[in-house]
Amino acid sequence: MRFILNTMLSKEIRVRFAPSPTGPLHIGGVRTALYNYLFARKYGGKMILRIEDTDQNRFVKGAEEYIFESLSWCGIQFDEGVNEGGPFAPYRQSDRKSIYHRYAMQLIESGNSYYAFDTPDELDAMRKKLESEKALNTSYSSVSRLTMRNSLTLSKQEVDAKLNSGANYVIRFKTPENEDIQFTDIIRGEITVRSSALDDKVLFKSDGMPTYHLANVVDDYFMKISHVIRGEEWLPSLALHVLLYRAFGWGDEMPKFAHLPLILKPDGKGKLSKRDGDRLGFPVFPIEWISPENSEVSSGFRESGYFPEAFVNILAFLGWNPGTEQEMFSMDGLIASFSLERVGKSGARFDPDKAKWYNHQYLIQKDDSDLLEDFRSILSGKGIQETDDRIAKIIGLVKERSNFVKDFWEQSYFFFERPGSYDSQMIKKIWKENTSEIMNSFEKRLRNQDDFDVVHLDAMIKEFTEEQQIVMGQVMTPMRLALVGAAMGPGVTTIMELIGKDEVLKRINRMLEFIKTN
RNA sequence: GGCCCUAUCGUCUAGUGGUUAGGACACCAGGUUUUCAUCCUGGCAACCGGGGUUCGACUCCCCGUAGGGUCACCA
Repeated sequence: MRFILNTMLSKEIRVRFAPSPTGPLHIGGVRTALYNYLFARKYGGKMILRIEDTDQNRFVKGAEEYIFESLSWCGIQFDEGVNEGGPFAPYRQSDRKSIYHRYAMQLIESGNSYYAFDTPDELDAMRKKLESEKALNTSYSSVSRLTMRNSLTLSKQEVDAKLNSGANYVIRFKTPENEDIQFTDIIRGEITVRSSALDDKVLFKSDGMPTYHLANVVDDYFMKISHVIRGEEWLPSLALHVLLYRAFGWGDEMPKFAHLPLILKPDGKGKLSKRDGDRLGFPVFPIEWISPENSEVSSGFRESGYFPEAFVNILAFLGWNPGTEQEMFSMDGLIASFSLERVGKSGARFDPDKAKWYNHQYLIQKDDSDLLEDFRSILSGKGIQETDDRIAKIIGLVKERSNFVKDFWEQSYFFFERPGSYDSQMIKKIWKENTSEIMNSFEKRLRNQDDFDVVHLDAMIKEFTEEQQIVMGQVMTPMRLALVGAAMGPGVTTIMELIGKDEVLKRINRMLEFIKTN
């Protein structure tokens, strides 16, 4: 027991989220960040944000800021990172440029990598040739490298001459020829890959920057990352990464790996993309993104009206579940319950309906006063000014029939303005030949009604229907039509109380006029 | 195509050799609500196929099939 405790304590949990600032962060990326965060918090570890911007060509202005803002909106916080600083700064790979060359060189010296001088055309020709020969491995590999221009085939003099003349070169990993590479993934278990299936990946590019593979391994090692939790798309390169750790002599300190399943599109095949969101009408990004290149807008969950806590809850359940029947989880609840062992192996389709349901749950459990500001700004946009008290009251009446704050208006417009039209289906159904007569006498009766609140109105209407020998519906339904214009909304007397006697009388007469002239 | 991963209701999933295969979303029906929504009750609906292993497989193994990922001087 003591031993177990010690080994657990001996290595601090340190995880990182390492996005590339090439555009908006897809919800799959946000979920990866979330799982890392939950894992770190659960075990009292550190959460690190590292920016992987080793591809200068793909740099997109504003993408970094977008990432910060998105994660911050979700409530995902970092202990170390580009903004937070930390003992292993800098945390932006472009600022760590000088480190990588050194380790690429170390690999050359140890015989684990080599210089290659092939031009893109030559690489292309090689691939075509191998394909035409129906070769098993058509890539730059342990067999094809011997036919190419590199420090394995060229003499030392030739190589030095090229290097000194400033010729373009890359550094490639010298993949072992025939070796079974075995490793463990926390989510998937034991995996074995034959090294002959691998290619000699470029580790260091001719522009002086490392590729992902090199930078990632070097940084994770020096930043003392204990667990690499990332998307499944990285699984195929895990064998290479394992080989790299070993080549550096860091095999014993290699982090543990967990590859998360992908988020799939709601219908059809494949992983979720921006196009699916546009096509099916739901966001695929946490917050709105406007492309600096073509001004194209990608809608965000935030702008669509999702609460961050709902969004986080939705994301957490896409691939993970607590094993109980509880579905509503706050961030703290998630931290307490989360474990990588309960992350599923298969891809999860995003379900927009369930996402709405989640938001609805959060909406109805919020206090009316917490929703007030959001709704007031919608009302202000329509030129409507109201007291806090009245807005809160109306919110209380309509939130159960809404999924988002933005739904409030269409559920409550009749509190602020007269109905713009009357549901013709409903008129046909409920407006009998004596209805206008009933409404006329009800209108007269209403004029003498001084206590205009639900309790008194209910009593009055009951009395009225008894007098007239009619049923409730014969006055309530036409009243609803007059007040709302449709078969929806809170109780009729509740609406009456809130809009007041004068307005109620006006709406009744307007309705009667409409019936007469149509 | 090579390599790797995956496979329970339409969707998200529980399930770790013996269960009437459970829950949630969606859908349908009934009830409550004078309406709509909420809510309550009920219903529909699943172990990809074939072989093994076993007294017994959704569960373990193998082979198919299907889906996904990946094969860049991108991450």
